[in-house]
Amino acid sequence: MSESSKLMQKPTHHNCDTCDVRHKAMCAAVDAEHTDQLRAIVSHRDYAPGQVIFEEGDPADYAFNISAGEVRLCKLLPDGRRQVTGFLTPGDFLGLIADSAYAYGAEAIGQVELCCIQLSNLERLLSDIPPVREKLLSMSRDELAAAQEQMLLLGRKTAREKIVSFLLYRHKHLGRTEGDASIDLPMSRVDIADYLGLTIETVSRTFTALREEGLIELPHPHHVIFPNLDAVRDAAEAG
Amino acid sequence: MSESSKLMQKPTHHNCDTCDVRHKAMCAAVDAEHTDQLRAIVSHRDYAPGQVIFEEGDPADYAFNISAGEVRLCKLLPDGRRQVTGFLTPGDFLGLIADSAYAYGAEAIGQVELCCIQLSNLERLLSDIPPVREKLLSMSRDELAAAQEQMLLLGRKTAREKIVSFLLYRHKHLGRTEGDASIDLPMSRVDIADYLGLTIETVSRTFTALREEGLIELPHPHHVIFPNLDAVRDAAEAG
DNA sequence: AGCCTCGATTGAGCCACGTCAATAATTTCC
DNA sequence: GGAAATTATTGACGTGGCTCAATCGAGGCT
Repeated sequence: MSESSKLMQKPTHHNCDTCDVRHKAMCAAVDAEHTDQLRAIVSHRDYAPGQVIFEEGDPADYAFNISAGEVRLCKLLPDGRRQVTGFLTPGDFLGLIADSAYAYGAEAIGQVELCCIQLSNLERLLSDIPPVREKLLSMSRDELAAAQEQMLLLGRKTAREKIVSFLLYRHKHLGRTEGDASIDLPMSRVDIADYLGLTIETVSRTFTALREEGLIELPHPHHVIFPNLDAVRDAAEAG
Repeated sequence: MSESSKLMQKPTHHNCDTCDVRHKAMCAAVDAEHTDQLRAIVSHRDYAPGQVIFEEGDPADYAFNISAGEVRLCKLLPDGRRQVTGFLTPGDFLGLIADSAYAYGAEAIGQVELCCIQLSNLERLLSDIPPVREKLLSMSRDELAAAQEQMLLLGRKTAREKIVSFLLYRHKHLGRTEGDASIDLPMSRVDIADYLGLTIETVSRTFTALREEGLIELPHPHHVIFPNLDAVRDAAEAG
């Protein structure tokens, strides 16, 4: 919505050699021999907070890797109801297509840097470098498993369980350092609500309830501290 | 639960040459030249209604193609709550793994015939025959798109919209013949409820409401007729 | 046919979460 | 730093779908 076109910071990931998600991303499967081929076909783009990367149904020409920042994937109903189907973080692959159109919309949450590759070039890369297609297949397997897990959450968990599962997932997969029992939540309450199939009010109330029970601390709406991680884990799947 | 080990009908799909889902399944991408290789590594199994094919977390050694019948995929919470993450029909691929274990459980709904292939053999097939891996990649893309659509349904649709969307999906993808405005629902109300994130009572009440409005006819709990398909489509995404 | 079992339907009441509305906190922008 | 805009929290109340419980109906078995 708000264009917020402030001066962008100097991008630091616009080079395969210095890219610090290289080990996580699809590119990890590109061996030294093919690095030049990769460098030749990727380009880079920056996105401001809230900016639309592509919309559901747009003709798909590019696929992306997240270099920096976080992206939300959205699906909409005609009347405006929204489901956030995932949050992507650096190293994640972006660009699922169905019938040569994007199957969901994608929007930058904060500042985002993407590594872009034309689909025709990606296909060539896939046939040229077997490890790359293996990596991509394994990534889409993981994505599918995560989607199934999210269906379980959406269909069968209570609001409290949804929030706790979400927080634990973030901690497990995005925890900054080992032993740091805290996480950042760069997305808004609306995003969290639309991801968990709740309203912002229920999200907010649940955060407050967890804080009052001592399960979490909320020094800031976008930062959560776990004083006792095991207690949180117990709350995840038990009434 | 009930073993129902009655005499099985003579299987009719235990042969690649006479297999009538050949054109839909992964095998469609196997050219004439490799058909012998395929035949050599597939085996077949029959399952009785309700029989477990594998459970979530089982060590994964085989992948499957559905030759006949319908399969439900299930995920469970520790306290028994269940989410059905999908219904698979003839031609569908079965055997998503995460960390060499099945990511969900699979159970036969009615009589089911599966075409089985060891994962090690499947991998060889994938590297030997490029069209097969392409087909598999495109199938998992479709599966992922369907999962996203299901998240939208689970997170944001009303009970009524869920049922109508479900019925229309079945009609679109499994309609028997062109112009036949009716569908079969081989699964129980419990399965439907666990698929849509509802209870059996709500499923039943919603069917009754749709019948009373004239949107559907229910000559039998497992058969639905649409007197006016367009009216049903209107109901899918509008209050 | 008659009994039994299991699945589906229907009813009555309740509650978790949604809605609507006001306030508080945080960020943005000058 | 301060005003305005945006986002988050809190409160009061309503409701869609869940729970608990009874009834109905379709097969299967003898």
